[in-house]
Amino acid sequence: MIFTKACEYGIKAAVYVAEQSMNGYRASLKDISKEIDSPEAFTAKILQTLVRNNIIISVKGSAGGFEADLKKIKKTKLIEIVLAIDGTLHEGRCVLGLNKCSEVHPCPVHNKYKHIKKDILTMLEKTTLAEMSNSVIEGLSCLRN
Amino acid sequence: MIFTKACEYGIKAAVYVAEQSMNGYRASLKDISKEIDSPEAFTAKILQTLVRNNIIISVKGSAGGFEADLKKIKKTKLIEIVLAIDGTLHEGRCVLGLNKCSEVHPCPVHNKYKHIKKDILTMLEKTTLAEMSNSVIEGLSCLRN
DNA sequence: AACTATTCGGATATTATTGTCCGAGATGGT
DNA sequence: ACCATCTCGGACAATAATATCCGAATAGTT
Repeated sequence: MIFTKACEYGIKAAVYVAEQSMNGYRASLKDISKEIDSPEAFTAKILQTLVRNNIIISVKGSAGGFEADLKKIKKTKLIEIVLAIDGTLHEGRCVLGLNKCSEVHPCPVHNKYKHIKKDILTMLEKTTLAEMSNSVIEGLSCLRN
Repeated sequence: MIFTKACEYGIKAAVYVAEQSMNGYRASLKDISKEIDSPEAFTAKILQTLVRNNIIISVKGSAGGFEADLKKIKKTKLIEIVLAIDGTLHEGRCVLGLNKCSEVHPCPVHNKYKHIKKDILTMLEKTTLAEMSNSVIEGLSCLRN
């Protein structure tokens, strides 16, 4: 599992909020958890985290909900969402958990895994929220079954 | 985290046992957990699992410990160790947790992740226990800091 | 036969993750 | 002013992962 469950929900929620914002709508917690098929209360917690980390915006009160700034959406990278939710990138860690795994002191899997790790990092750093939302808007991908 | 903690310990333990067997020694639980820097009791559980799954052999009683068949070592793949310990391959799962994520019904990360997933699977299927143990024996890699 | 070193297996404990509940505060509408 | 509908935030609960403990069984040694 590259993402924790919280992260999975967080990414899907962010994509949905961005998608709605692109279409001029604001998304409520109820909508979001329905659309991404996630537990409502738990999703609320994750959304709060995304708000605190300035990835999305919350609007309180009646007719409130969550939005995303259109310019921000284009700049927000997947890695920022992961860091906001998990606090840390567990891809930084050695696959076998060695404290000082490195080129000069590698674990038995290091050399086989380093390319994979690099690819994962690249994906996290390059993929934008806009990219993901667009693919959903265009019907090229979906957020639930 | 591609591997669970139990898996990390299991892989390192298997590599150490194989290494010792290649050198004609039997490894005790105490040795193993010292050499791979893991909690003894927890490691014992994991070793039992590896034994039950025929990846290593246990010898009870005084002067007992764990061994690995030399021919078996060459055939044992990383993926077998992971499956023995985790029971399931969580790389099979969709990165965003969709039940039916596929080429025709992809999640927003599917296309970017599928190559990575394939590479991970290839690594797990191709890497042998012998390969890892040899790299440790040759001083090319290590099991602890 | 007794002693010691070891694995085995079940019960239990701890910690992290995931998930729920509910009251408080905010906001728009009537 | 009141009400309905939201988010916020803290406390709590459930589950899963990680870790420990201990008595039993096994086998070599004396």
